Amino acid sequence: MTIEKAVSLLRKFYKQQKRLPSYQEICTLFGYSSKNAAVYLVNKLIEAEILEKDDKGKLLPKKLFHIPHLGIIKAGYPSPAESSLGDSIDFYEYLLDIPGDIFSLTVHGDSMIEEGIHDGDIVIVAKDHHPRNGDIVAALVDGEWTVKYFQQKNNRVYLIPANNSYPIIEPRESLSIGGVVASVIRKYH
Amino acid sequence: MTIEKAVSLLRKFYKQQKRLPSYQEICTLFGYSSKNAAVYLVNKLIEAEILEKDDKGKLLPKKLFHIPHLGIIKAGYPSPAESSLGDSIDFYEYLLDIPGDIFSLTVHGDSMIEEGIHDGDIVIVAKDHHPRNGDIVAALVDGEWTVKYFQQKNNRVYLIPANNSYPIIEPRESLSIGGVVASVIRKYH
DNA sequence: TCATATGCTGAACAAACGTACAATAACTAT
DNA sequence: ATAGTTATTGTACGTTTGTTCAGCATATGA
Repeated sequence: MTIEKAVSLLRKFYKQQKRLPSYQEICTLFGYSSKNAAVYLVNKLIEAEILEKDDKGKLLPKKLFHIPHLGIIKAGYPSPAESSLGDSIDFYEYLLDIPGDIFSLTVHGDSMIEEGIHDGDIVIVAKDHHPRNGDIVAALVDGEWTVKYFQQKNNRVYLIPANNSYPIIEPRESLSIGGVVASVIRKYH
Repeated sequence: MTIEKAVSLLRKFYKQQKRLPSYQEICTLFGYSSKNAAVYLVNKLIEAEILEKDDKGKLLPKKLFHIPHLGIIKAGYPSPAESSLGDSIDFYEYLLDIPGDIFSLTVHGDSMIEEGIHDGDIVIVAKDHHPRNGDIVAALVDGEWTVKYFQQKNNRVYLIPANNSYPIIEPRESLSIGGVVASVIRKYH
């Protein structure tokens, strides 16, 4: 049983069950007939930093789902993927480490295209009703939702698109800030 | 103990421990002195679809980390957040449901800006060495990494930027396709 | 060829775990 | 006021869990 195969099986189990298997379940999963074989394997995985044990001795994933981050590349001209090789990122933590309540929206249209928010992108919004100038906000203007830059001047609020062909919005009746856009997620295919 | 507070405490525990607490740990966590109080609470959470039990009776998160998806909004002009309210997304599944090996890169520069890939964005790349025309690829050109559109014509490969001020790259010596960009992730602040 | 490390089997055990049942306190609705 | 539901306590029990020890077969290296 190689580490690679073990990682693959553990990922599969974790994705289905949303938890790590017990030693007994590892036996079933890996075809062992002795629990101690599982203990042996787990120790190797702990050494490899795939798994770890918490203070109570319970098993938990360490880098099981980390994605190797190959570094920074210039999209302008080719450049060496700057160092930091061997690093890895837990995207769940990376993305959702946002304080407070969050919700998401799918964006349609191209009014924020110069900000790199395209049709079909999902934005993650942190509920925060006191945005600062320049923040990208999800706002409820006159009863309808929109995503725009937030700008406050002389006690008046302007919602500014990132696309010249759209007008700046000045809320007439009511304005409710849903929150500040914390992340943008795009998926291809 | 309200459901909201329970969810918040469970999320905190799960983030730290990467697993759900046992009934005993729920007692400590919620200040109960009887395990049965924990059972009671858990049953409510199962009814609310926050948690669920698998076929073996083990507790696992169902919608504990789902982010409410408020629907589709027009970024052009304000429009009603089209239905689908009450829906929710598991972003871990959403993002990383990519077959095969993946790795990530941080992009510098603005050569893909018209594709909405900005300086500082992270791209998730699926290792796939046979991209189709139009795919965004991470490629190793003459020993250095770059992110560009992939275009193959008459047996020649072109790497095309999404920015007019940059030239089309024709690999001279060698070209190695690292993979196809599957997602783009941006984080503000 | 012999010693050692590696990978696994099998069994034993205390602690922790989930489940169940009976009882009580607090809140709601009528 | 009273009946019923909701929220919690306390206890008991069989099962599963992680751990440990002894042993054996197969590779590995000197």
